[in-house]
Amino acid sequence: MPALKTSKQRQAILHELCSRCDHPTAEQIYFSLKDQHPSLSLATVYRNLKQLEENGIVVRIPCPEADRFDGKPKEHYHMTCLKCGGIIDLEIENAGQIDAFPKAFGGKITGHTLMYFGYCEKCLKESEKTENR
Amino acid sequence: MPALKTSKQRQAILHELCSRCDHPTAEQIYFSLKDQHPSLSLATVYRNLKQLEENGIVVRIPCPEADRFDGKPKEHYHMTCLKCGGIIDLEIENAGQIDAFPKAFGGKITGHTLMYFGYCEKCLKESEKTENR
DNA sequence: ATTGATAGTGATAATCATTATCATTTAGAA
DNA sequence: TTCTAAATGATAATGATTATCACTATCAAT
Repeated sequence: MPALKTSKQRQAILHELCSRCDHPTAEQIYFSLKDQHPSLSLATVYRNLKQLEENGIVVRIPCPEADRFDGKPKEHYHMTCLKCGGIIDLEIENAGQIDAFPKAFGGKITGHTLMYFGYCEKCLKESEKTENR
Repeated sequence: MPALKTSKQRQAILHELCSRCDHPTAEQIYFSLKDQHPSLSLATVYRNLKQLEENGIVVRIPCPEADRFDGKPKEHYHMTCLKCGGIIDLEIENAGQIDAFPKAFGGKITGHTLMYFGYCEKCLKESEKTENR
């Protein structure tokens, strides 16, 4: 990973993501910033979200329609609707248990997955090698 | 959801998925079946995986590169590498705890998400309405 | 403050997983 | 058997994400 330099755009993107409670897509962030940063490019939003993710600063929530992002990596109780693709925050019974079940939820749960993000051993070693050049 | 009819193709797809331990993509399943089912179409694989998912028979693992599928919905300890996109099965310390941490893992974990799949209240009611027609 | 190396940006073209379409075939209840 | 809805194969379309490239900004070293 190359060293990060600060940029107005990255600061704005991170600030926008952290100041809102939904789980916006790259495009939603882009349009939210368009007024204050008219020259901002959508590609820049995608690039920066990817970098921030790789540095563990934000969490990507892979979704069928378009990936969503979470600027508060501590909250991890989401459910995604297989039909409309919406992301919903859930309150959990027996919080802390893998098989905890969402309470007061009118929908229907058909499955769940605990997914870790990071770097596998091989890729980690490769990037370390690259750093030390 | 319309009533399911049996088909050679769907049976083959489900059998292939359930008989292997990796987490293949739609395309990987397609190529694995191509020999025995030369006329199989990639679109059919996508269609059937989507149906099987909607019926809770298989689990989709949304991934940046291409979604992967799991035919054994009971195993849910995965990690995805942010670089190579690979899915790895993990052994978990304190299994059952949300904050369980993978052991004997040489890579680096930067985040995790517990994701539920299913139908939100709105979509569930809509599909019930449709069923009763 | 100037310079040089490298990271970042904006614009846009390219990629590629997934879905839609449609004519034809098949499953299964009547 | 016959009818209706579902399934298929082929292929075009979609759309999120990435690559490219010329130019600009950052920042450590001088």
